[in-house]
Amino acid sequence: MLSSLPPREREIVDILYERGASTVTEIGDALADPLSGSAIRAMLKRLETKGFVAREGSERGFVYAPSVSDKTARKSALSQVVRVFFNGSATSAAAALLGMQDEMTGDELDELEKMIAKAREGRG
Amino acid sequence: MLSSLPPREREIVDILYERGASTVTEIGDALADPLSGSAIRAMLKRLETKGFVAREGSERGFVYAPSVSDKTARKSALSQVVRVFFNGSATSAAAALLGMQDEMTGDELDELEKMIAKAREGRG
DNA sequence: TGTAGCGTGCTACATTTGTAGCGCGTGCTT
DNA sequence: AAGCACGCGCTACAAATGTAGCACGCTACA
Repeated sequence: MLSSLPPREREIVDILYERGASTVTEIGDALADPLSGSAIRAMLKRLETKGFVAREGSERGFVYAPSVSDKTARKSALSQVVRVFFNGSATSAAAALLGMQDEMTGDELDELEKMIAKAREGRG
Repeated sequence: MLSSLPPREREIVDILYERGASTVTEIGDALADPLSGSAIRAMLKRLETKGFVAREGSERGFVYAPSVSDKTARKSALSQVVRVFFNGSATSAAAALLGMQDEMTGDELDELEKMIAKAREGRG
């Protein structure tokens, strides 16, 4: 579980999920507060040991990527939030998402409606 | 930000959000793996120092509660997930929620539809 | 061809976390 | 009043985390 990671390591995997596979330098840039390369590498090493990231030595240095699939991680993150903050109700969570209007266009609302219809079929 | 907390402390505030204000003993019970009372108290003390929890000495000992409002925490948690895992798209996140069907009843789907309609009005 | 620039690993070290033990005060209970 | 069960804070300490510095190898290129 991602939430079992210390803050800094967590921050780094987050970056990895957010921007996909990245090099140490890229991570450094993405990092809000600057951090020496070796520091980042140390983090990555630990993360690798713990099995959260994998590296794939390409040219121009190594590229790091999360080793847990986006899909799995997403689901787990969502469940976590739903459980902790929405009393286990995915609906409430979705409602809250709706509430963040500035983050949702009209088209997206349309799309969401379609999805609801689909979800209904999906259960009969 | 909650994500800046170490795992164990994070776990404890999560419990606090999940079940509301609690005593040390209650937290201990809620904790998946057992932990000495003094250990928990130490955590809480640090959390208090950092300003994440507040305690309200009632009878039968202290009661601890998150000092950041549920509302704020919720929003922040959601934004975080949306940014990291859904490329900033609240819609995608909502869709994923929909995908977790087992966590959503038919009635809840109805409710969600209403909310979408409402959200539409809310923007004109 | 030497020297400047990357990217790397290793080691070292300060700080923070994670956890337990001890001794105290309070209130019950016999 | 002696003994027990709680809940509390403090101290102590092992382990994990956060971070920097150093020396090395591989370009590129003046």
